[in-house]
Amino acid sequence: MEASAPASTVSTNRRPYQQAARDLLRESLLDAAAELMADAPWSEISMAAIASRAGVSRQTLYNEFGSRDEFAQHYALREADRFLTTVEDAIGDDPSDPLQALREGFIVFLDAAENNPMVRHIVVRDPGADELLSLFTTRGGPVLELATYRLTLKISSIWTDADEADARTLAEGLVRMAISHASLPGTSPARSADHVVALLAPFIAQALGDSSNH
Amino acid sequence: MEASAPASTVSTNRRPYQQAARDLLRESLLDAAAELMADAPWSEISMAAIASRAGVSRQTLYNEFGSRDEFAQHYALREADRFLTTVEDAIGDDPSDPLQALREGFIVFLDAAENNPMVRHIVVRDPGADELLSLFTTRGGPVLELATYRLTLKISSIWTDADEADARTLAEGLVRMAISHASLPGTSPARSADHVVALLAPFIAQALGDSSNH
DNA sequence: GTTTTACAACATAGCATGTTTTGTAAAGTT
DNA sequence: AACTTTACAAAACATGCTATGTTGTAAAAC
Repeated sequence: MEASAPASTVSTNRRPYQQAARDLLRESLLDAAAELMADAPWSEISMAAIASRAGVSRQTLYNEFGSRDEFAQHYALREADRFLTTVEDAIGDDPSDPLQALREGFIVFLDAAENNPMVRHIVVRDPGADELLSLFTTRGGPVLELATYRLTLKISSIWTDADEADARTLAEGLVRMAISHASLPGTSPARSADHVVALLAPFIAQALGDSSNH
Repeated sequence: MEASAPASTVSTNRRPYQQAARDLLRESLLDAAAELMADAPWSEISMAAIASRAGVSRQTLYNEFGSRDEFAQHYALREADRFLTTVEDAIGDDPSDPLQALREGFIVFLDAAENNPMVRHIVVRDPGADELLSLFTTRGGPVLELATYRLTLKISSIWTDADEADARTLAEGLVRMAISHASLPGTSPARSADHVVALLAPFIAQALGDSSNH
C-alpha cells in the first residue's frame, strides 16, 4: 500500500537536521527534568511541569516519551551513563600507576554521590524520601551490572596484560565498595578511597605483576 | 529513711534467683516477639500480642521495657549479637587456613541474611515492606561499626601476628562486602564468598606472611 | 509539527468518622 | 513483692467520602 517508503522504520533513516532537532528536543526535556529535580523529588514533579520548563507543550512530551515511566527510565539511564563516563575519565589512560588511578575514580564517584541528587536516588534507598525513581532501581541489579561491565572493560583496556577474570573480580569489588561507601559513608571520600585501595592493592599487584597464569 | 538498703540501685545487687527470674522474663518476651515476627512485620505486632504470647500481662511487659521503641531496640540488639556470635563460631579458632575460615563465616552470614527476617530488616532497606525496626537502623552505621569491631577482635585473636590496622581494614572490607552481597545478591552465597575470598586473598597473605612491618 | 482544548480513568489530598493501641495509674490477687 | 486486672486519656490508625490534580489519549486549530 505504501508507495515510496522503504521497509525500515520512520525514525531510522531521517535527514540529519530532523534527527538533530529530535535529539535536541529530547535532551531539553531531560535537562528540564534535571533542573526541577534539584528542588523537588521525582514524585512531586508533574509531566506538565517538565514540559512547561522546557518551553514545550505537555503533548509533545508524551509524543517523544510514551509515558511517565518511560521518561523516568530514559532520564535515569542518561544520568547513569554520564556518571560512568565521569568515573572512567578520572581513571584516565595511564597504565603506570594503577593504584592512584583507581583512587581517583573512587573519589570522583563518592564526591558525586554526595552531591548529585540523581545518584543519591539510584544508590541509596531513602525510605522517607523519593522512592519513585527506583522503578528501575528497585533492585539495583541492572545498575550494578552495567557499572561492573564498563569498569571491567576500562580496566582491561588500560592494563592489557591483566587476566580477564581478574579484571572482572576487581571491577565488581570496586563497584560494590563504592556503593557501600556511598550509602554508609565512613569519614571522607578520600579516606574511604585510601582504605579501599589499601585493601585491594595486593590483589592488583598480583594481577598485574603475575601474568604467568595458565 | 530507708533502713537496711545500701546506697546502690535496687536492680544492681540482687539475689541470684531474682536476677535469673528477671532475665528469664525478658528473654521470654523477646522470644515471643521473635515468634510473632516470623508471621508478621513489626508494625503489625502489638504489645498486647507479645505479652499474651509470652503468657504475661501487658503491664508486665511495660514494666520490664519502658516503651515499644525501647523493646524494639533491645530486640534488635539481641538479634544482632546472636548473629555476630554465629559468624564468629563459623570462623572458628584454627589459624591454619584463614581463607577457608573467612569463607565459612561469609557463607553463614549470607545464608542467614537470606532466611532470618530480622537480619533482612537490619541489612536491607526494604521500601515497601517493614520499615519500623529501622528506628535504630535508619543509618546502619551503628550495626556496621559493631560488626567491624567484633570482627577485628576475632581476626586479631586468631592471627596474633597480624598488624592491628590490617585486621581492621580487612574486617571493615569483609563487613561491607557481606552487607553488599546480602542486599544485592549475585548468584549463590557460596559463589559470592568465593569471589570475595579471591579478591581479598592477596591482602590476607600479605598481612599474615609479611610480619616484617615497622 | 506543535499547540490547544477536551475528556475519561486514575491517583492523591483532605476530612470526619470510628476503632485500635499506646502508655500510665490504681485497685485487686496470689 | 510481683503479677494481673481494670480503667482511662492521648495518640495513632483505618475507613469511607469528597474534592482536586494528574495521567494518558484523541481530535480540532494554528
